[in-house]
Amino acid sequence: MMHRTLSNAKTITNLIYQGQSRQAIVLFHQVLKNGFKITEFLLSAIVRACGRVAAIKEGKQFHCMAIKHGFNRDMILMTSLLDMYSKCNNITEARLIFDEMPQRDVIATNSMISGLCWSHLTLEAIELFSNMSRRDAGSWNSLISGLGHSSEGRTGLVFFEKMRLEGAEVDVMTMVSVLAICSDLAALSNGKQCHGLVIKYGFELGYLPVGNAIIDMYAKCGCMEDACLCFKNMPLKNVISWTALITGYGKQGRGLEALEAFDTMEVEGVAPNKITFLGALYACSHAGLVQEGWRVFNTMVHKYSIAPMMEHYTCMVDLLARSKCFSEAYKFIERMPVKPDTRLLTAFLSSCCSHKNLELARSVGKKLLESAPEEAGAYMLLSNFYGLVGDLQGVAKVRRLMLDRGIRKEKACTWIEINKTVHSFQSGDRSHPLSKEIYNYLQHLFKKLKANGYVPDTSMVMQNVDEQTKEEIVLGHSEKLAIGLGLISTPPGTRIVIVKNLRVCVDCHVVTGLISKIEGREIVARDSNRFHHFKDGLCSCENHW
DNA sequence: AAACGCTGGC
Repeated sequence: MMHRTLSNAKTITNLIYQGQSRQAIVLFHQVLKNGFKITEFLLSAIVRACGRVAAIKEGKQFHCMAIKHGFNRDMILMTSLLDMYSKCNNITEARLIFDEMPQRDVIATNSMISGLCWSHLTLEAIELFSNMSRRDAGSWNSLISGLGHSSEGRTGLVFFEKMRLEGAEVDVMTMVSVLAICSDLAALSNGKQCHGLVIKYGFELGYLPVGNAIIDMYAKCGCMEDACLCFKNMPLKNVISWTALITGYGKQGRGLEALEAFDTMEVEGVAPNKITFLGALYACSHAGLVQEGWRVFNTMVHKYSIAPMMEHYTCMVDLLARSKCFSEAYKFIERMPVKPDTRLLTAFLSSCCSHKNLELARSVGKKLLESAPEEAGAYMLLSNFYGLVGDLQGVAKVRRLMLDRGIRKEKACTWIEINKTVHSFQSGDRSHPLSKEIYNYLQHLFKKLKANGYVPDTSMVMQNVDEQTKEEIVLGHSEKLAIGLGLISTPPGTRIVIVKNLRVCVDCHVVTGLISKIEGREIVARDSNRFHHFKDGLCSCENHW
């Protein structure tokens, strides 16, 4: 009996160690029925496994068990439980455990900080962090990376600066977290500084995540050549390194190079996974490579026996519909073994609208409405569609639905870095010191463009106002304001780089192209989907958004 | 013997 107990415990911990959390939980339940003796050690391990796979129901059972066995004064087990709850999105219960712990050490507090950030309670996280009497590298890292995951990367960078000023020990995990924030923000100068620090500390060898984060940072800042160089210099690469490279090429619209990298990866014996395939498929989609996309999809299913996720289906529909293969896309959806979700329908509708396939758009739009999407983007698209076909009642209906369902549009925001200072703009923003000059420039530009046949596309304006006001709204879009600032505050001929949190708008896309020609400037715009390189009036995306 | 913070896709 004693022997069996020991070997069962060993099997369970081995399963957890190998990342087989589900199987470990199942086995744990089985051995419990055989009068298995529970220890706080094993309970802690299994609770951690629950957190990994978000098994809140099982996690709660183990919490009860812990109380029944009188383990509730065990700090380590309680830390596992609070961490499990926060990973299962139950921050209230996590906080309750934390507050009721007889004593809390650094690790318990770090875990709480991390949990608070992931629930977007960043002010509480910062407060807890500030009140700590003793902090370790993990405390800083929990806060910095947590801020990054909570869309507060700028604040994360501020804390990184503070960390260095205070002389706190910076480790590999700090660098990986900060680099990930730089990728997110396309903050090239911060990213380069991090790269320098990594070399200075000697972190670049022996720990793959650092090199991977550097590749991704350069790729997401639009510097593919630097990303490539770092990639080539890595003594060891894994599937994540390759995926970062492939995705980077894809987002630049360099689909063929992405596929070339994919082939080389296979030749070098690295097996692609689901995420690699997503990257390769999006690379095809962004470049309009339909045949290649099919090949990639079939390779995934037949050669690697990977079952497609909804995201893969969405990507295929996106690829087909963007290339006007509507009936092929429709057939593809019908043959899917699962029901299309909101995101897939949104992607489909988006292409129907941009190619003005109104009949199909109507039927897809109807399905989309029935699926009650959570994302504001779907409603914006639907509203645009009804506007496009002149169905004002439809527009009103969509707007009412948004109100009823409590869905708010995410605020558009564009930023630009000039001399290491970041200037951020919202739509209609007048808070910038050079605001007057920016608007003056844009108004002049609009006049000039209109005289040459440009007609502002105001179809995306949701407010019920007259055409003149709509044009003013479109003129004040955050992309245009950021570009305007770039133009008036950098020497002629300088390349302009802007970053937007959402997809770039149709009108801004047209106008940016025209500006690039008139002003003789190269303009790079990174939106939430991909890069747009504008030069001489043309965009690298060739309208494959 | 057990606990926190890190890299690739939406």
